[in-house]
Amino acid sequence: MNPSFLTGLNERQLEAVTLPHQSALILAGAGSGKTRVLTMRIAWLIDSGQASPASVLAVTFTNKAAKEMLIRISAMLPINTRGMWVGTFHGLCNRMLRAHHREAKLPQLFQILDSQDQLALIRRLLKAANVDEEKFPPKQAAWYINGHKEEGRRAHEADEHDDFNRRMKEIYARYEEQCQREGVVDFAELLLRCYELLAHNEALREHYLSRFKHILVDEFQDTNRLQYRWLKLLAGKENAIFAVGDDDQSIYAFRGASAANMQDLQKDFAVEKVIKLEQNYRSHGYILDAANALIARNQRRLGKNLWTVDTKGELLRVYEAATDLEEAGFIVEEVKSLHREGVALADIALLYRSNAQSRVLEHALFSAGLAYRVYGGQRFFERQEVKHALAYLRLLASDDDDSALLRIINFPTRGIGSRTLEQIQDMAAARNISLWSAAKEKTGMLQAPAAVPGKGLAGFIVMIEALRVATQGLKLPEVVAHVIEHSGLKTYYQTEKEGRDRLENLDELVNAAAAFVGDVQQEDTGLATFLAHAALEAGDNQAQAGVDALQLMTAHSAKGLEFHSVFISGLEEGLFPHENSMVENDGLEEERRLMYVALTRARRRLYLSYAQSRMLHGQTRYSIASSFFQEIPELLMLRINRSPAARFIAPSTVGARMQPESAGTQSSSPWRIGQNVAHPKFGNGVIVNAEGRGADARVQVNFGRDGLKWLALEYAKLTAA
DNA sequence: TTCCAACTGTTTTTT
DNA sequence: ACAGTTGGAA
Repeated sequence: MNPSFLTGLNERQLEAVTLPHQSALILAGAGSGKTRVLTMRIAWLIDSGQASPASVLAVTFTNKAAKEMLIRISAMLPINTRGMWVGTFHGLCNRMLRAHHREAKLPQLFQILDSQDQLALIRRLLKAANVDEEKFPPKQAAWYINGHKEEGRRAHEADEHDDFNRRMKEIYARYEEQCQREGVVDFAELLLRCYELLAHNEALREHYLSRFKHILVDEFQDTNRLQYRWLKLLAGKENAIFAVGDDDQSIYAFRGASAANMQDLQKDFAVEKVIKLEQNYRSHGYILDAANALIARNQRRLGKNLWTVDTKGELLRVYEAATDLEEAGFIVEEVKSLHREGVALADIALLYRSNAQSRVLEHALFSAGLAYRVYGGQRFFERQEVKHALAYLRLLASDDDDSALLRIINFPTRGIGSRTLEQIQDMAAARNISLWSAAKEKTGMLQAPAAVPGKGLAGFIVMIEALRVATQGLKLPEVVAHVIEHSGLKTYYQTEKEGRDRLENLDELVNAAAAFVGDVQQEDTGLATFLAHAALEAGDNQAQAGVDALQLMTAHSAKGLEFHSVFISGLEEGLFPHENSMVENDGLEEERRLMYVALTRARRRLYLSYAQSRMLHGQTRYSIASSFFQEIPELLMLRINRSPAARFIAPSTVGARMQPESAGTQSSSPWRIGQNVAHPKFGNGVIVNAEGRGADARVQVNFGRDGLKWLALEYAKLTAA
């Protein structure tokens, strides 16, 4: 009696979807229908009467994935998805903490700090405590704090085996204290606080244990240790975890993701059978062959091989360019020809390892008049003008929010200088009160000097209180509009010459509030909920959707997407795989997984390109081809290089221009910058720098995986390669 | 308060 | 190369 929506599943998929009530691990390869299986599992559980919508909890990493899941479920089942808990880890934890804020020892309207806010708060604490920011950089403190929280460790549980750690621990403790005083939580805190809430409150745990019989997790390989512990707590002994993931696509170890959770899940939940989804519905055969061969080099794998019933398709096209400029030129020409053949621009992706690489590509595309869209960069709710407006709203929602107050107390400027600020900060610190209270007290003591009305500390306080009164009883979008208008933000950006875009964004914020209120999924449309929404869902960062434009993004952001044609550019040793990854544990394996993700984005055509020289950080760098080229069978690749003559001339010209001072070295010896060389011990490399002459002449060679080496020409047994 | 010069740190990113 | 930040002078 399989419902009609199950037709069209392959055997493995069907097995996964209709598994009996038990914990399971679905190893779902790229393009194997992972999201389909996950959503159908939910639909099947409900449709077959095994589960009520309220007993389902589904977790994803991004809001986009959560929305997608809800849409697909609604399409299959005529049910109200409101009772279902589908969301991101952070979103679900937020929901739980709001519902039980008292038990979690949080104010009802607790605010959420994004990473910017968190860093600002840490900076503030370091300054107040007179900590040397050189020795204890705020970024490192943030990393330390978040790392500890993700390990489930509070400040009092932190190590103090050396001076550095003792100091960090102290900062962590102060930070915890300050957050609690202000009633704010950072992203990691959402998870940890929720975890502790469930761990320490048995009645509550029992409540949720008896409710969520079915826990489903998307992208399980991306979970961190704390998220796994949270899941474990929610599952208890009776409930089933249905985890879908792909260890080969684990590319977020650097932010705490632990693919080891896949092994732990099998152990902790006695998972008997791991179901592998290996049939790929996306790519042609050669593309999969290349991806399979590459990823097979990794040692730590659960093991998986993608296959397709589709044709072998086209070989991978490999292009070696002399310079990054030339590489970009090649890509532009190929894109044009693909477009002429009828491939939509939006169905073509240009992938690269790091964001800095997009510039030269953008330049070439712009000159060629090709429409393109760059992913990444600043998101809507992270823009300064939007954050300013949100800070006003935050202060209206809660007096205690020092972070919000500091952001806007003198913006737009109203004559509150650093001295005044220091005074109220000292007063607040000494008496452990909020800056708002301190400010009020100070102006009270000074009898509100008859200065320019609306200026100074008193002016600020009067204004905030006026805003509070005026927005009483208004609807959310009206509140937002009123605050933008009467805080002085609007006037400020109207007079700024670069303020037009910012004004538009402020208008957009009012629209966002209206959309939020109009969203049927949203039960509570109060100010605090909107602020949480803004923090948890930073918003899209790209405008003009729907236009047919080429897609530019990093390999990381391409995960989960697919395109007719994909260009992977900058495939140079040191860039991709990135040199920094070599010092990390299993760094190369993670780079290889990233390359695997990039390869498997392509449905039909795949281009791999690299440049012998490239501008990076303001200097020309010379590199050899990525070692990944040696890991893909040569038979799968079609080399489409331009004429050898051009290849010979280009690098030496560039080298001579960039390094005029070493011209002597160059003319008197057979070596030149950009030259490919071979060394008996280090293998192939490229000369990237030179100094000295005669017997003192030394050259710096980039050996790729072995790094940069200075070699004395007199002794080193270098040969031209 | 505002402006400009000097200085810094540049892998990947979601919440 | 370049963007973002900081410090000092006006």
